[in-house]
Amino acid sequence: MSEPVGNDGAVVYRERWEVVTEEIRRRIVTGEMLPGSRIRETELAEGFGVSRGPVREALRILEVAGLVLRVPRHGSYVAPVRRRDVDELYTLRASIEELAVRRALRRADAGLAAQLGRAVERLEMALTTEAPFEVVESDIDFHSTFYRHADHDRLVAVWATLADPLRILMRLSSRRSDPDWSTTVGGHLLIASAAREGDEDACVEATLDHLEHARSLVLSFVEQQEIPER
Amino acid sequence: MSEPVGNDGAVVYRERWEVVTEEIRRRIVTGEMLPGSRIRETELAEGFGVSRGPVREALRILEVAGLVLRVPRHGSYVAPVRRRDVDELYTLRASIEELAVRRALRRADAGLAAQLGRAVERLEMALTTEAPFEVVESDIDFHSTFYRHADHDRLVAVWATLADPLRILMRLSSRRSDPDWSTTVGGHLLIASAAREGDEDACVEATLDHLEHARSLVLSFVEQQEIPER
DNA sequence: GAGAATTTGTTCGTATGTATC
DNA sequence: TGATACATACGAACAAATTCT
Repeated sequence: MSEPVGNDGAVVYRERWEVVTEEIRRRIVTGEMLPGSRIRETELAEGFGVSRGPVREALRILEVAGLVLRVPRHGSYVAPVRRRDVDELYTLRASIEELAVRRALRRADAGLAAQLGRAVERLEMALTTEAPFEVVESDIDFHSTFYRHADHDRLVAVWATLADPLRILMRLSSRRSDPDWSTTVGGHLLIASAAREGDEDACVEATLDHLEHARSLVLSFVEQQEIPER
Repeated sequence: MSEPVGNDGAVVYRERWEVVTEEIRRRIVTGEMLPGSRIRETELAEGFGVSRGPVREALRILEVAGLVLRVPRHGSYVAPVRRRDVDELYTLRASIEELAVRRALRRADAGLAAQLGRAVERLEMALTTEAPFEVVESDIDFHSTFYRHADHDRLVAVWATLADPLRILMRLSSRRSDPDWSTTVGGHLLIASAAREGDEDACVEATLDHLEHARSLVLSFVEQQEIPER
Protein backbone atom coordinates (compact mmCIF):
# COMPACT_ATOMS: atom_id res chain seq x y z
CA MET A 1 0.00 0.00 0.00
CA SER A 2 1.15 3.56 -0.63
CA GLU A 3 2.63 5.99 1.85
CA PRO A 4 0.83 8.95 3.40
CA VAL A 5 2.57 11.63 1.34
CA GLY A 6 0.61 13.65 -1.19
CA ASN A 7 1.91 14.84 -4.54
CA ASP A 8 2.00 18.41 -3.25
CA GLY A 9 4.50 17.47 -0.60
CA ALA A 10 2.04 17.78 2.26
CA VAL A 11 1.32 14.78 4.39
CA VAL A 12 -1.94 13.24 3.26
CA TYR A 13 -3.37 10.37 5.22
CA ARG A 14 -5.15 8.13 2.83
CA GLU A 15 -7.22 5.74 4.85
CA ARG A 16 -6.95 2.05 4.22
CA TRP A 17 -10.52 1.79 2.97
CA GLU A 18 -9.83 4.55 0.45
CA VAL A 19 -6.76 2.87 -1.00
CA VAL A 20 -8.52 -0.49 -1.03
CA THR A 21 -11.57 0.97 -2.78
CA GLU A 22 -9.48 2.57 -5.50
CA GLU A 23 -7.46 -0.56 -6.08
CA ILE A 24 -10.47 -2.87 -6.34
CA ARG A 25 -12.16 -0.35 -8.62
CA ARG A 26 -9.07 -0.25 -10.80
CA ARG A 27 -8.93 -4.03 -11.05
CA ILE A 28 -12.58 -4.22 -12.04
CA VAL A 29 -12.45 -1.41 -14.57
CA THR A 30 -9.28 -2.65 -16.23
CA GLY A 31 -10.67 -6.14 -16.53
CA GLU A 32 -8.11 -7.59 -14.15
CA MET A 33 -11.12 -8.84 -12.21
CA LEU A 34 -13.68 -10.07 -14.72
CA PRO A 35 -17.44 -9.45 -14.48
CA GLY A 36 -19.19 -12.25 -12.62
CA SER A 37 -16.11 -13.46 -10.77
CA ARG A 38 -16.27 -14.11 -7.06
CA ILE A 39 -14.81 -11.68 -4.55
CA ARG A 40 -13.64 -13.01 -1.19
CA GLU A 41 -13.14 -10.51 1.63
CA THR A 42 -10.47 -12.53 3.41
CA GLU A 43 -8.60 -13.17 0.19
CA LEU A 44 -8.49 -9.49 -0.71
CA ALA A 45 -7.64 -8.47 2.84
CA GLU A 46 -4.67 -10.84 2.94
CA GLY A 47 -3.56 -9.68 -0.49
CA PHE A 48 -3.63 -6.06 0.60
CA GLY A 49 -2.12 -6.79 3.98
CA VAL A 50 -5.01 -5.24 5.86
CA SER A 51 -7.85 -6.58 7.96
CA ARG A 52 -11.30 -7.33 6.57
CA GLY A 53 -12.79 -4.11 7.93
CA PRO A 54 -11.57 -1.71 5.24
CA VAL A 55 -12.30 -4.31 2.57
CA ARG A 56 -15.89 -4.57 3.75
CA GLU A 57 -16.32 -0.81 3.60
CA ALA A 58 -14.79 -0.70 0.13
CA LEU A 59 -17.17 -3.38 -1.11
CA ARG A 60 -20.14 -1.47 0.29
CA ILE A 61 -19.06 1.63 -1.59
CA LEU A 62 -18.50 -0.25 -4.82
CA GLU A 63 -21.84 -1.97 -4.39
CA VAL A 64 -23.64 1.37 -4.28
CA ALA A 65 -21.57 2.45 -7.26
CA GLY A 66 -22.88 -0.56 -9.13
CA LEU A 67 -19.53 -2.26 -9.71
CA VAL A 68 -20.02 -4.99 -7.14
CA LEU A 69 -22.95 -7.32 -6.64
CA ARG A 70 -23.42 -8.43 -3.07
CA VAL A 71 -25.45 -11.40 -1.86
CA PRO A 72 -26.10 -11.29 1.90
CA ARG A 73 -24.43 -14.00 3.95
CA HIS A 74 -22.99 -15.42 0.80
CA GLY A 75 -20.48 -13.21 -0.93
CA SER A 76 -19.67 -10.57 -3.47
CA TYR A 77 -19.20 -10.68 -7.22
CA VAL A 78 -17.90 -8.30 -9.82
CA ALA A 79 -21.13 -6.94 -11.30
CA PRO A 80 -21.90 -8.82 -14.52
CA VAL A 81 -22.62 -6.89 -17.69
CA ARG A 82 -25.96 -7.72 -19.27
CA ARG A 83 -27.32 -6.83 -22.66
CA ARG A 84 -29.88 -4.69 -20.89
CA ASP A 85 -27.09 -2.60 -19.36
CA VAL A 86 -25.95 -1.41 -22.78
CA ASP A 87 -29.35 0.09 -23.48
CA GLU A 88 -29.64 1.59 -20.02
CA LEU A 89 -26.16 3.07 -20.02
CA TYR A 90 -26.42 4.73 -23.40
CA THR A 91 -29.97 6.09 -23.06
CA LEU A 92 -29.24 7.53 -19.64
CA ARG A 93 -25.93 8.86 -20.82
CA ALA A 94 -27.49 10.57 -23.84
CA SER A 95 -29.93 12.25 -21.49
CA ILE A 96 -27.38 13.68 -19.09
CA GLU A 97 -24.71 14.39 -21.67
CA GLU A 98 -27.09 16.72 -23.49
CA LEU A 99 -27.38 18.65 -20.24
CA ALA A 100 -23.62 18.65 -19.81
CA VAL A 101 -22.98 19.90 -23.33
CA ARG A 102 -25.56 22.68 -23.07
CA ARG A 103 -24.29 23.91 -19.73
CA ALA A 104 -20.66 23.73 -20.80
CA LEU A 105 -21.31 25.75 -23.95
CA ARG A 106 -23.42 28.31 -22.13
CA ARG A 107 -20.58 29.05 -19.75
CA ALA A 108 -18.48 29.81 -22.84
CA ASP A 109 -15.25 28.98 -21.11
CA ALA A 110 -12.23 29.44 -23.35
CA GLY A 111 -10.61 26.34 -21.89
CA LEU A 112 -13.32 24.04 -23.21
CA ALA A 113 -12.36 24.11 -26.89
CA ALA A 114 -8.69 23.82 -26.06
CA GLN A 115 -9.20 20.79 -23.83
CA LEU A 116 -11.44 19.13 -26.40
CA GLY A 117 -8.74 19.61 -29.01
CA ARG A 118 -6.12 18.06 -26.79
CA ALA A 119 -8.43 15.13 -25.99
CA VAL A 120 -8.91 14.41 -29.70
CA GLU A 121 -5.17 14.48 -30.27
CA ARG A 122 -4.67 12.16 -27.34
CA LEU A 123 -7.12 9.68 -28.84
CA GLU A 124 -5.44 9.82 -32.25
CA MET A 125 -2.07 9.26 -30.64
CA ALA A 126 -3.37 6.30 -28.66
CA LEU A 127 -4.79 4.75 -31.83
CA THR A 128 -1.49 4.90 -33.65
CA THR A 129 0.37 3.29 -30.77
CA GLU A 130 -2.43 0.77 -30.31
CA ALA A 131 -2.59 1.09 -26.54
CA PRO A 132 -6.03 -0.29 -25.59
CA PHE A 133 -6.11 1.28 -22.15
CA GLU A 134 -5.12 4.69 -23.48
CA VAL A 135 -7.71 4.51 -26.24
CA VAL A 136 -10.53 3.92 -23.79
CA GLU A 137 -9.28 6.56 -21.38
CA SER A 138 -8.89 9.12 -24.16
CA ASP A 139 -12.43 8.52 -25.34
CA ILE A 140 -13.82 8.86 -21.82
CA ASP A 141 -11.66 11.91 -21.22
CA PHE A 142 -13.02 13.69 -24.29
CA HIS A 143 -16.59 13.42 -23.04
CA SER A 144 -15.60 14.13 -19.44
CA THR A 145 -14.44 17.53 -20.61
CA PHE A 146 -18.01 18.69 -21.07
CA TYR A 147 -18.99 17.45 -17.61
CA ARG A 148 -16.03 19.20 -16.02
CA HIS A 149 -17.07 22.47 -17.59
CA ALA A 150 -20.76 22.09 -16.74
CA ASP A 151 -20.30 23.42 -13.20
CA HIS A 152 -22.64 20.76 -11.82
CA ASP A 153 -21.34 18.44 -9.09
CA ARG A 154 -24.23 16.00 -9.16
CA LEU A 155 -24.04 15.72 -12.93
CA VAL A 156 -20.37 14.80 -12.64
CA ALA A 157 -21.21 12.27 -9.96
CA VAL A 158 -23.80 10.53 -12.14
CA TRP A 159 -21.40 10.57 -15.08
CA ALA A 160 -18.79 8.92 -12.89
CA THR A 161 -21.16 6.05 -12.11
CA LEU A 162 -21.76 5.55 -15.82
CA ALA A 163 -18.16 5.98 -16.92
CA ASP A 164 -16.82 2.90 -15.13
CA PRO A 165 -19.30 0.42 -16.64
CA LEU A 166 -18.74 2.12 -20.01
CA ARG A 167 -15.00 1.54 -19.68
CA ILE A 168 -15.70 -2.14 -19.07
CA LEU A 169 -18.03 -2.34 -22.06
CA MET A 170 -15.63 -0.57 -24.39
CA ARG A 171 -12.80 -2.79 -23.27
CA LEU A 172 -14.84 -5.94 -23.76
CA SER A 173 -16.03 -5.00 -27.21
CA SER A 174 -12.70 -3.72 -28.46
CA ARG A 175 -11.11 -6.95 -27.33
CA ARG A 176 -13.58 -9.00 -29.32
CA SER A 177 -13.15 -7.24 -32.60
CA ASP A 178 -11.65 -4.21 -34.25
CA PRO A 179 -14.09 -1.34 -33.81
CA ASP A 180 -14.29 1.41 -36.37
CA TRP A 181 -12.28 3.98 -34.48
CA SER A 182 -11.98 6.37 -37.41
CA THR A 183 -15.71 7.04 -37.16
CA THR A 184 -15.28 7.66 -33.45
CA VAL A 185 -12.52 10.17 -34.08
CA GLY A 186 -14.64 11.81 -36.78
CA GLY A 187 -17.50 12.11 -34.32
CA HIS A 188 -15.26 13.74 -31.77
CA LEU A 189 -13.94 16.19 -34.35
CA LEU A 190 -17.49 17.13 -35.32
CA ILE A 191 -18.48 17.66 -31.70
CA ALA A 192 -15.36 19.68 -30.94
CA SER A 193 -15.90 21.81 -34.00
CA ALA A 194 -19.45 22.68 -33.01
CA ALA A 195 -18.26 23.42 -29.48
CA ARG A 196 -15.56 25.74 -30.77
CA GLU A 197 -18.15 27.72 -32.71
CA GLY A 198 -20.44 27.79 -29.70
CA ASP A 199 -23.28 26.19 -31.63
CA GLU A 200 -25.16 24.53 -28.80
CA ASP A 201 -27.82 22.70 -30.83
CA ALA A 202 -25.33 21.44 -33.38
CA CYS A 203 -23.04 20.21 -30.63
CA VAL A 204 -25.87 18.35 -28.93
CA GLU A 205 -26.97 16.80 -32.20
CA ALA A 206 -23.45 15.68 -33.03
CA THR A 207 -23.09 14.22 -29.54
CA LEU A 208 -26.33 12.26 -29.73
CA ASP A 209 -25.42 10.91 -33.17
CA HIS A 210 -22.01 9.92 -31.87
CA LEU A 211 -23.52 8.15 -28.85
CA GLU A 212 -26.01 6.26 -30.99
CA HIS A 213 -23.18 5.04 -33.17
CA ALA A 214 -21.15 4.00 -30.16
CA ARG A 215 -24.16 2.21 -28.68
CA SER A 216 -24.81 0.07 -31.73
CA LEU A 217 -21.10 -0.66 -31.99
CA VAL A 218 -20.85 -1.90 -28.42
CA LEU A 219 -24.15 -3.73 -28.52
CA SER A 220 -23.07 -5.85 -31.45
CA PHE A 221 -20.08 -7.16 -29.53
CA VAL A 222 -21.40 -7.71 -26.06
CA GLU A 223 -22.19 -11.25 -25.16
CA GLN A 224 -24.78 -12.16 -22.61
CA GLN A 225 -23.20 -12.69 -19.22
CA GLU A 226 -25.45 -14.27 -16.67
CA ILE A 227 -25.80 -13.21 -13.09
CA PRO A 228 -24.69 -15.94 -10.66
CA GLU A 229 -27.90 -17.57 -9.46
CA ARG A 230 -28.93 -16.71 -5.89
CA MET B 1 -34.27 -3.31 16.15
CA SER B 2 -36.78 -5.40 14.27
CA GLU B 3 -37.03 -9.16 14.14
CA PRO B 4 -35.99 -11.32 11.22
CA VAL B 5 -39.52 -12.10 10.04
CA GLY B 6 -40.72 -10.75 6.70
CA ASN B 7 -44.23 -9.54 5.96
CA ASP B 8 -44.87 -12.63 3.85
CA GLY B 9 -44.35 -14.84 6.85
CA ALA B 10 -41.02 -16.18 5.66
CA VAL B 11 -37.98 -15.65 7.78
CA VAL B 12 -35.99 -12.77 6.36
CA TYR B 13 -32.69 -11.92 7.93
CA ARG B 14 -32.29 -8.21 7.67
CA GLU B 15 -28.73 -7.44 8.53
CA ARG B 16 -28.00 -4.87 11.19
CA TRP B 17 -26.33 -2.51 8.74
CA GLU B 18 -29.43 -2.62 6.55
CA VAL B 19 -31.80 -1.68 9.33
CA VAL B 20 -29.41 0.99 10.57
CA THR B 21 -29.06 2.45 7.07
CA GLU B 22 -32.80 2.67 6.59
CA GLU B 23 -33.36 4.25 9.98
CA ILE B 24 -30.68 6.91 9.56
CA ARG B 25 -31.97 7.64 6.08
CA ARG B 26 -35.47 8.01 7.47
CA ARG B 27 -34.32 10.41 10.18
CA ILE B 28 -32.48 12.56 7.67
CA VAL B 29 -35.26 12.63 5.11
CA THR B 30 -37.97 13.39 7.63
CA GLY B 31 -35.96 16.20 9.11
CA GLU B 32 -35.54 14.44 12.43
CA MET B 33 -31.84 14.92 11.86
CA LEU B 34 -31.32 18.37 10.42
CA PRO B 35 -28.92 19.20 7.58
CA GLY B 36 -25.52 20.21 8.88
CA SER B 37 -25.88 18.47 12.23
CA ARG B 38 -23.10 16.27 13.54
CA ILE B 39 -23.33 12.49 13.42
CA ARG B 40 -21.43 10.50 16.01
CA GLU B 41 -20.82 6.82 15.34
CA THR B 42 -20.73 5.81 18.98
CA GLU B 43 -23.87 7.79 19.78
CA LEU B 44 -25.84 6.14 16.98
CA ALA B 45 -24.45 2.71 17.80
CA GLU B 46 -25.51 2.97 21.44
CA GLY B 47 -28.91 4.29 20.43
CA PHE B 48 -29.46 1.35 18.12
CA GLY B 49 -27.97 -1.14 20.55
CA VAL B 50 -25.38 -2.34 18.03
CA SER B 51 -21.64 -1.97 17.66
CA ARG B 52 -20.01 0.69 15.49
CA GLY B 53 -19.40 -1.71 12.62
CA PRO B 54 -22.86 -1.67 11.08
CA VAL B 55 -23.13 2.07 11.73
CA ARG B 56 -19.91 2.73 9.84
CA GLU B 57 -21.13 0.72 6.87
CA ALA B 58 -24.43 2.58 6.90
CA LEU B 59 -22.63 5.93 6.90
CA ARG B 60 -20.48 4.83 3.96
CA ILE B 61 -23.59 3.95 2.00
CA LEU B 62 -25.35 7.18 2.86
CA GLU B 63 -22.22 9.12 1.98
CA VAL B 64 -22.22 7.69 -1.53
CA ALA B 65 -25.95 8.42 -1.70
CA GLY B 66 -25.17 12.05 -0.92
CA LEU B 67 -27.11 12.25 2.33
CA VAL B 68 -24.09 12.23 4.60
CA LEU B 69 -20.96 14.35 4.45
CA ARG B 70 -17.88 12.68 5.82
CA VAL B 71 -14.68 14.41 6.88
CA PRO B 72 -11.79 11.97 7.36
CA ARG B 73 -10.54 11.60 10.91
CA HIS B 74 -13.05 14.15 12.02
CA GLY B 75 -16.62 13.04 11.68
CA SER B 76 -19.82 12.87 9.71
CA TYR B 77 -22.57 15.40 9.15
CA VAL B 78 -26.01 15.34 7.66
CA ALA B 79 -25.35 16.77 4.20
CA PRO B 80 -26.20 20.47 4.22
CA VAL B 81 -28.52 21.89 1.59
CA ARG B 82 -27.02 24.75 -0.37
CA ARG B 83 -28.62 27.15 -2.78
CA ARG B 84 -26.53 25.54 -5.50
CA ASP B 85 -28.16 22.18 -4.76
CA VAL B 86 -31.57 23.48 -5.76
CA ASP B 87 -30.31 24.36 -9.22
CA GLU B 88 -28.43 21.09 -9.58
CA LEU B 89 -31.29 18.93 -8.39
CA TYR B 90 -33.91 20.46 -10.63
CA THR B 91 -31.82 20.71 -13.81
CA LEU B 92 -30.63 17.14 -13.48
CA ARG B 93 -34.10 15.99 -12.59
CA ALA B 94 -35.63 17.71 -15.61
CA SER B 95 -33.10 15.93 -17.78
CA ILE B 96 -33.78 12.42 -16.54
CA GLU B 97 -37.50 12.87 -15.99
CA GLU B 98 -37.93 13.67 -19.67
CA LEU B 99 -36.34 10.31 -20.39
CA ALA B 100 -38.58 8.61 -17.84
CA VAL B 101 -41.75 10.17 -19.26
CA ARG B 102 -40.89 9.29 -22.83
CA ARG B 103 -40.02 5.70 -22.03
CA ALA B 104 -43.08 5.23 -19.83
CA LEU B 105 -45.41 6.54 -22.51
CA ARG B 106 -43.77 4.52 -25.26
CA ARG B 107 -44.41 1.32 -23.34
CA ALA B 108 -48.08 2.32 -23.32
CA ASP B 109 -48.82 0.37 -20.18
CA ALA B 110 -52.46 0.60 -19.15
CA GLY B 111 -51.46 0.76 -15.50
CA LEU B 112 -49.65 4.07 -15.95
CA ALA B 113 -52.70 6.32 -16.34
CA ALA B 114 -54.51 4.56 -13.53
CA GLN B 115 -51.60 4.94 -11.11
CA LEU B 116 -51.17 8.58 -12.03
CA GLY B 117 -54.83 9.17 -11.32
CA ARG B 118 -54.58 7.53 -7.92
CA ALA B 119 -51.45 9.54 -7.11
CA VAL B 120 -53.25 12.80 -7.86
CA GLU B 121 -56.16 11.79 -5.64
CA ARG B 122 -53.74 10.87 -2.89
CA LEU B 123 -52.16 14.33 -3.09
CA GLU B 124 -55.54 16.07 -2.99
CA MET B 125 -56.56 14.01 0.01
CA ALA B 126 -53.30 14.83 1.79
CA LEU B 127 -53.83 18.54 1.17
CA THR B 128 -57.31 18.54 2.72
CA THR B 129 -56.08 16.73 5.82
CA GLU B 130 -52.97 18.92 5.95
CA ALA B 131 -50.54 16.09 6.56
CA PRO B 132 -47.12 17.49 5.59
CA PHE B 133 -45.42 14.13 5.32
CA GLU B 134 -48.19 12.71 3.16
CA VAL B 135 -48.18 15.74 0.90
CA VAL B 136 -44.50 15.38 0.14
CA GLU B 137 -44.75 11.62 -0.32
CA SER B 138 -47.74 11.96 -2.63
CA ASP B 139 -45.92 14.46 -4.78
CA ILE B 140 -42.85 12.25 -5.01
CA ASP B 141 -45.03 9.21 -5.65
CA PHE B 142 -46.74 10.86 -8.61
CA HIS B 143 -43.46 11.44 -10.38
CA SER B 144 -42.04 8.08 -9.32
CA THR B 145 -44.83 6.47 -11.31
CA PHE B 146 -43.15 7.43 -14.58
CA TYR B 147 -39.83 6.05 -13.43
CA ARG B 148 -41.41 2.78 -12.34
CA HIS B 149 -42.93 2.35 -15.78
CA ALA B 150 -39.78 3.34 -17.67
CA ASP B 151 -38.27 -0.16 -17.40
CA HIS B 152 -34.85 1.26 -16.64
CA ASP B 153 -33.10 0.22 -13.42
CA ARG B 154 -30.32 2.78 -13.57
CA LEU B 155 -32.77 5.57 -14.22
CA VAL B 156 -34.71 4.55 -11.12
CA ALA B 157 -31.48 4.44 -9.15
CA VAL B 158 -30.52 7.98 -10.15
CA TRP B 159 -34.03 9.19 -9.40
CA ALA B 160 -33.77 7.64 -5.95
CA THR B 161 -30.63 9.64 -5.23
CA LEU B 162 -32.43 12.82 -6.23
CA ALA B 163 -35.71 12.04 -4.49
CA ASP B 164 -34.31 12.08 -0.96
CA PRO B 165 -32.72 15.53 -1.18
CA LEU B 166 -35.89 16.73 -2.90
CA ARG B 167 -37.96 15.48 0.01
CA ILE B 168 -35.75 17.47 2.35
CA LEU B 169 -36.06 20.59 0.20
CA MET B 170 -39.83 20.33 -0.10
CA ARG B 171 -40.15 19.80 3.61
CA LEU B 172 -37.94 22.77 4.42
CA SER B 173 -39.75 25.13 2.09
CA SER B 174 -43.25 24.02 3.03
CA ARG B 175 -42.37 24.52 6.68
CA ARG B 176 -41.26 28.07 6.03
CA SER B 177 -44.32 29.23 4.19
CA ASP B 178 -47.52 28.06 2.55
CA PRO B 179 -46.67 26.98 -0.99
CA ASP B 180 -49.22 27.25 -3.74
CA TRP B 181 -50.27 23.63 -3.80
CA SER B 182 -53.25 24.21 -6.08
CA THR B 183 -50.84 25.02 -8.91
CA THR B 184 -48.94 21.84 -8.11
CA VAL B 185 -52.12 19.78 -8.29
CA GLY B 186 -53.05 21.53 -11.53
CA GLY B 187 -49.66 20.64 -12.97
CA HIS B 188 -50.11 17.01 -12.03
CA LEU B 189 -53.55 16.94 -13.60
CA LEU B 190 -52.17 18.39 -16.82
CA ILE B 191 -49.35 15.84 -16.91
CA ALA B 192 -51.68 12.94 -16.11
CA SER B 193 -54.09 14.09 -18.81
CA ALA B 194 -51.39 14.16 -21.47
CA ALA B 195 -50.17 10.76 -20.31
CA ARG B 196 -53.67 9.31 -20.54
CA GLU B 197 -53.93 10.48 -24.15
CA GLY B 198 -50.47 9.12 -24.90
CA ASP B 199 -49.24 12.50 -26.11
CA GLU B 200 -45.53 12.16 -25.41
CA ASP B 201 -44.39 15.66 -26.32
CA ALA B 202 -47.26 17.33 -24.47
CA CYS B 203 -46.54 15.23 -21.40
CA VAL B 204 -42.88 16.16 -21.46
CA GLU B 205 -43.68 19.83 -21.90
CA ALA B 206 -46.17 19.79 -19.05
CA THR B 207 -43.61 18.02 -16.87
CA LEU B 208 -40.85 20.52 -17.60
CA ASP B 209 -43.20 23.45 -16.94
CA HIS B 210 -44.24 21.85 -13.69
CA LEU B 211 -40.65 21.29 -12.60
CA GLU B 212 -39.67 24.87 -13.43
CA HIS B 213 -42.52 26.09 -11.28
CA ALA B 214 -41.54 23.81 -8.43
CA ARG B 215 -37.91 24.91 -8.72
CA SER B 216 -38.66 28.61 -8.39
CA LEU B 217 -41.04 27.85 -5.53
CA VAL B 218 -38.44 25.94 -3.57
CA LEU B 219 -35.62 28.32 -4.43
CA SER B 220 -37.46 31.28 -2.94
CA PHE B 221 -37.69 29.58 0.41
CA VAL B 222 -34.37 27.90 0.84
CA GLU B 223 -31.93 29.65 3.06
CA GLN B 224 -28.22 29.31 2.68
CA GLN B 225 -26.87 26.61 4.93
CA GLU B 226 -23.13 26.56 5.24
CA ILE B 227 -20.96 23.50 5.08
CA PRO B 228 -19.10 22.90 8.34
CA GLU B 229 -15.62 24.33 7.85
CA ARG B 230 -12.79 21.83 7.31
C1' DG C 1 1.61 24.79 23.79
C1' DA C 2 1.09 20.45 26.50
C1' DG C 3 -1.96 17.00 27.90
C1' DA C 4 -6.52 15.00 28.57
C1' DA C 5 -10.70 13.73 26.39
C1' DT C 6 -13.15 12.57 22.47
C1' DT C 7 -13.89 10.43 18.06
C1' DT C 8 -12.66 7.98 14.21
C1' DG C 9 -9.76 4.09 11.97
C1' DT C 10 -8.32 -0.59 12.36
C1' DT C 11 -7.64 -5.22 13.92
C1' DC C 12 -9.00 -9.62 15.41
C1' DG C 13 -11.89 -13.06 17.70
C1' DT C 14 -16.37 -15.09 17.70
C1' DA C 15 -21.09 -16.05 16.09
C1' DT C 16 -24.13 -17.16 12.47
C1' DG C 17 -25.69 -18.48 8.26
C1' DT C 18 -24.65 -21.00 3.68
C1' DA C 19 -22.99 -24.43 0.63
C1' DT C 20 -21.28 -29.00 -0.08
C1' DC C 21 -20.39 -33.74 0.44
C1' DT D 1 -30.80 -35.56 5.68
C1' DG D 2 -26.74 -34.44 8.64
C1' DA D 3 -22.16 -33.02 9.47
C1' DT D 4 -18.44 -30.22 8.14
C1' DA D 5 -16.00 -26.53 5.96
C1' DC D 6 -16.18 -21.89 4.66
C1' DA D 7 -17.38 -16.99 4.23
C1' DT D 8 -19.62 -13.25 5.97
C1' DA D 9 -21.74 -10.33 10.02
C1' DC D 10 -20.92 -8.47 14.26
C1' DG D 11 -18.77 -7.00 18.63
C1' DA D 12 -15.12 -5.31 21.48
C1' DA D 13 -10.66 -3.72 22.28
C1' DC D 14 -6.72 -1.21 20.56
C1' DA D 15 -4.38 2.60 17.92
C1' DA D 16 -4.06 7.08 16.04
C1' DA D 17 -5.45 11.64 15.19
C1' DT D 18 -8.01 15.79 16.24
C1' DT D 19 -10.12 19.03 19.43
C1' DC D 20 -10.55 21.30 23.68
C1' DT D 21 -9.12 22.84 28.09
